Amino acid sequence: MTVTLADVAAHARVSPATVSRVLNGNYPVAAATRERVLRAVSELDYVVNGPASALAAATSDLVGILVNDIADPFFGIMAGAAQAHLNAPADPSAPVRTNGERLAVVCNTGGSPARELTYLTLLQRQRAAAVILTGGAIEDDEHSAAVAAKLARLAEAGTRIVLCGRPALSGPGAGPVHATLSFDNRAGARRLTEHLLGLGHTRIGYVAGPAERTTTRHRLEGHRDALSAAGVAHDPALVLHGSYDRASGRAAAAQLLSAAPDLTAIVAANDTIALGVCAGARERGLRIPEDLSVTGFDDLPSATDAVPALTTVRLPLYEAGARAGALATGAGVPGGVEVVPAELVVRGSTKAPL
Amino acid sequence: MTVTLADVAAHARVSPATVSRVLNGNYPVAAATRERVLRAVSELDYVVNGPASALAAATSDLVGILVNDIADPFFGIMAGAAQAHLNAPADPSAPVRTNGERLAVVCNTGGSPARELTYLTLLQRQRAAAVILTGGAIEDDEHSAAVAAKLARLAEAGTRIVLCGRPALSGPGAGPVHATLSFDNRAGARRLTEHLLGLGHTRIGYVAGPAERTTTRHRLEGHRDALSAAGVAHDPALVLHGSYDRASGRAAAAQLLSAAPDLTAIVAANDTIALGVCAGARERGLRIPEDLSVTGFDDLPSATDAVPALTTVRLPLYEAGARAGALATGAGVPGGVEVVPAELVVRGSTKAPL
DNA sequence: TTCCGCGTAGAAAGCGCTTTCTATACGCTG
DNA sequence: CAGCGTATAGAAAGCGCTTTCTACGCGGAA
Repeated sequence: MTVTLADVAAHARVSPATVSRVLNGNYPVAAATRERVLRAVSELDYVVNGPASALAAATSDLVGILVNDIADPFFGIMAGAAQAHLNAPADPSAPVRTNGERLAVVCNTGGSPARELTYLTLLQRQRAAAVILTGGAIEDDEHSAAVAAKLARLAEAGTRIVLCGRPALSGPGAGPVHATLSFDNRAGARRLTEHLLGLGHTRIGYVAGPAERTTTRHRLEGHRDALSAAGVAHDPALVLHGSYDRASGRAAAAQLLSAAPDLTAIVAANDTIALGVCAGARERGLRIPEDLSVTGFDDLPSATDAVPALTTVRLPLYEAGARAGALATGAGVPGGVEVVPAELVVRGSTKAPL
Repeated sequence: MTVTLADVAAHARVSPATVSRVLNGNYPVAAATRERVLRAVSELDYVVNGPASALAAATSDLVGILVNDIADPFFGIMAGAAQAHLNAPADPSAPVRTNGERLAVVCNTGGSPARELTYLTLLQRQRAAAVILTGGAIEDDEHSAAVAAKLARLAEAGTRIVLCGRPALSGPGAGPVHATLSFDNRAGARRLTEHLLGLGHTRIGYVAGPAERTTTRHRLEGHRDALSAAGVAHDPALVLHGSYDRASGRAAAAQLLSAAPDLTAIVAANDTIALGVCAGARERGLRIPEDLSVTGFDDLPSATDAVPALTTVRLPLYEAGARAGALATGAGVPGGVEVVPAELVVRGSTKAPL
């Protein structure tokens, strides 16, 4: 039925061991022999049996990328970049690169703690080579402990763990993590609000993400830090929590603007929410930025092209994803934590209040 | 080191065969024995070794979802839906559902033919249970033949093939395909242009996607069909090809509007391009829809929330993805082709020309 | 010439699981 | 009570690959 390594060996008149060695290139094989084997491989159109290989070698070429929402470009960009950089760069000198190729798999948790654990188990079952966890973590002691335990078991079995856009684990949980790319959400958020304060805004609304996410908390803290540093009283009534989507921003804008019509600016927890806020504000007849300044976060492609273009905080998502891919294949020092900078980008959606 | 099935068997004082049977539930096991085994499983925190299981059973629980661009919500929505519907519905009666859970993996081809084939090989290597190919296919005889050959080999090895948003394969290549969900791009595009013609537009620009994609071609054909049915001459100079992104739409709008300032409407090949077209038109001082009508395609979330909301064609992406997930697990009749309807949605971005 | 070392290839023992085939112990029927 | 079907559990043979250990042949050192 399907061609096996033994078939190739028979065809090339060598032993299975030799075929394996040619394919994996980790043992000297005479040039003539290698040539013969490679010819047999292509003549028979042989494809390695992944499970068998994984079983015998006790490792696999699977890399899992966990994302909170696959329909959100924030994750799509990171996942795509990671995936692109996981496949080892093409090496023209090797005619058959069976090794080095990794199967990057994107797993969509939908933000559900249970599914996050389920996927980790599935990856553990597959003896994944690496796991990349992207985006904010859920702040729940029980869940955090469960994840830390899972990661420990994964690491024990040789799976490399990389966090991307998620704060470094501290304490005993940090052990199994190979590398962390943490986004400087706090500093970015602070700069954004400082920009608004500098423009003269003092009545500033805030549309936050889901309450239990680290990303949400850090961005909000940065905002508050800026306010208190400037001596502006923080009004909890001006902060609304919702999900990281457009509809949430639109609804929050409506609510915020009717409760506090004197707002001159609204800070959104990310670009998608910000675009929703813009839509909501326009429905109330407000012009942006003349009547209301709006800011986003992340600098997704849609932020650049919106009208007016969003003042936001640029997070180098592609670069971070690419780096995460590299780290997952072994780059970097074990236990390293790299802070990804968050850069203020001022565009048309902010202006001094009238 | 790691707990194996034999360890569980020893702990439960039964044979490995019995443990396997309890876990897979495909053979009668006495209630008391099952109980003992399950306790041992949880006490030892046992996790099946996927590769070993896949090797012995000659099947795996991996399902590959190939997408052209993971950062595009068009694909993200379908992939997320498919993934959500691939995991068998939770069955409370079974305490340990080791089976039924599938590892849905999203593979990002980036639109590259080579990567499409690479991923198919990787999935073949893993002996994937199913492969879902989403989005338009690339129209190139050589590549089509290569893909068809790969699919044939995959099907031979028991992998189920599902096409989602891609035209049904015809001729000998259709054999291995289990099911096809084809989007009615042509009819949708025709209705859209008919809507514009009905409003009185006759000078209509068209911003198409990449030339070599089936989706691009079908949508453009629908547009032309509507024009010729209405007796409106088709001007090839009004059609521009680009990629399926915002920047492309913006650039195309600029080019189209300076070359043909008398245009009263621009049809974009999808919503993302349409938003770019809107941005480009505004930069030239045009109001939408008063000075220029713009239409999209797909009805992504951003189309609803844009200002003005886009007139577009709704494609039930979530439902299609969900259905593809179900088909990948065996639903539907082999060889079936289901046409996914494309429904015209009229919103604020279109209006009769002044 | 003899012996050792090196380069290369084969033999064979698993990796951890599934599954067929076989064995045992019942509880029936006649 | 003999004989048999049924329900349940174990033994053991692989699944296709990797890898250690072993073997062979040849060139150079002694």
